[in-house]
Amino acid sequence: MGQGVPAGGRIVRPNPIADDGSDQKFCSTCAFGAACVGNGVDKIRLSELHCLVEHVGPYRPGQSIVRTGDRFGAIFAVRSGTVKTRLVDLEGRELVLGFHLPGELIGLNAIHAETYPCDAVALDTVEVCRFSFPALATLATRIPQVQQELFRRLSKDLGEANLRKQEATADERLAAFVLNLSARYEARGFPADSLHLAMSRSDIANYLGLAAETVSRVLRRFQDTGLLKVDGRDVKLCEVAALRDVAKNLLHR
Amino acid sequence: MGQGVPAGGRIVRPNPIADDGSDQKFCSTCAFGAACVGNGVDKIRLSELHCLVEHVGPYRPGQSIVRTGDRFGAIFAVRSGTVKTRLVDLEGRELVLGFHLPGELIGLNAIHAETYPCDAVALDTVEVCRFSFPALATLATRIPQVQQELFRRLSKDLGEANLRKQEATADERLAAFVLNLSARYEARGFPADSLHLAMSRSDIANYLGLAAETVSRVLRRFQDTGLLKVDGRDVKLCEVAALRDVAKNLLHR
DNA sequence: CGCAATCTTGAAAAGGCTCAAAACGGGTGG
DNA sequence: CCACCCGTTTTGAGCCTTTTCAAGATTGCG
Repeated sequence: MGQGVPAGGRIVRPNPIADDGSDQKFCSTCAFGAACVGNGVDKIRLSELHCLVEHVGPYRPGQSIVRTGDRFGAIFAVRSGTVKTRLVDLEGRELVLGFHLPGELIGLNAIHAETYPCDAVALDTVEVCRFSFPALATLATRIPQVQQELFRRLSKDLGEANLRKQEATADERLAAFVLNLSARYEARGFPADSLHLAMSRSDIANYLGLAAETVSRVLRRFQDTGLLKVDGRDVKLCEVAALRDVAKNLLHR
Repeated sequence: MGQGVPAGGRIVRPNPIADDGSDQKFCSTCAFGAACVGNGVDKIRLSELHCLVEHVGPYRPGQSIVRTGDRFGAIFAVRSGTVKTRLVDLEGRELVLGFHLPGELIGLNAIHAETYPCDAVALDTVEVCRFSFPALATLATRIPQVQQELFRRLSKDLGEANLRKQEATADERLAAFVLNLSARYEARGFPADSLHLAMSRSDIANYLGLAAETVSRVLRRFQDTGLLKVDGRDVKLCEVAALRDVAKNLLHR
């Protein structure tokens, strides 16, 4: 556990709320600890991060982790399950911004307005780590690696958000989507060729800027041509090379 | 000018290269100084920023400020002119990521890979401020407001990048584009109802995910219906309320 | 077992793209 | 000063991918 340590005239103290009495649940034992906090921070200092993390959940499918307009106070790392971020406009139409797997962060886009600009909704059973942002920012001034890791995460998300705007056919989008999910699961130690979609067809469609019917049709065609094996929300990648070829315009840039 | 000041065991010294001998060109006299470095940093500490800024340019139309793959070492603030960021894929097709007006930052998306992920090209005569990123990051650990401002900028860009993915008709896109440019110019003290486009129709089209012909046609129609007065690259906003109405699905969310 | 939500499938409509060509505008050189 | 040339912009017409609308099939769950 971290002790109170002087930091630019401030004192960072262990957060009794965060320290929920179950040390073994902390990130050192979390399957996604490394992915979550990055590799730049050495083990000893990592314990200081633990002092400001708070485990929250489980959330049930459909429950909100944050809501649009909520006051920004923390960023969240997904521990388990899948989280959808989305906007709902005045007419009730939804815009799906992204899907977040374990180890990925939510709330970085809220720093600016000091208000969450979108909902974060659990798609299945979800547990998260809550990082108080003021505390994290203070820690970042003391530990350059923490600052750097935050900059890096923001920068990475920014770059990826920018890339998502390129126009492409429905086939390209779906192939890239499946490959992207596969790669993200694989990076977390799950099999790369077999994945379960936590989100509905219409969520996928909305995220990719397509109609739900189109998603259905393309998936069907991918199955007919042997690229995928689709069984409801279970997807098996059969011809990864061929998928990559379909998605090539969206991948190597 | 800033003196060397201890900072977490490091010394930050005035950068002789940055201090190009023309104090009056520094941001305190720069028209966009306030917009550029933000309002969180008080005047005295702002002088420390000056020690690590370097004025670069002018660049002529078509010249690159950074190229894809260049080693990341600095972020840039546009001082004058308009900068286009873009990707060029293997087949030579261009993808326009954004346009940057004076006061806006370039290069934040390069922190992650430590390599610029896109080209930044001058559309007209462009001058920029160069901020060494390592120096800026070090300063950020000493001055929380600088850190906060960087987080905020990244967060803002991230949020805006996410919004740009929503699908919309050509009319909605164009109307929103013109209104967005207008608002950005206005925030910098330029007239809001009369603007000059530094970019070509095909750049606009590419940025908005449309064909150049479509941009031309929609602009024509906007002119015919009295929303705009278009003369080449000079655009006059005649019916702002009506434009807002056309773009409403892309604005208030 | 039956309802409700999700997913699939088919046929028709539409918005924007492609291709092609003409108009325009701004430099350059005679 | 004018003719010419190049790149950009505009305009037209047909086409194509995806959407929409409308049913029907599945699935999960009370």
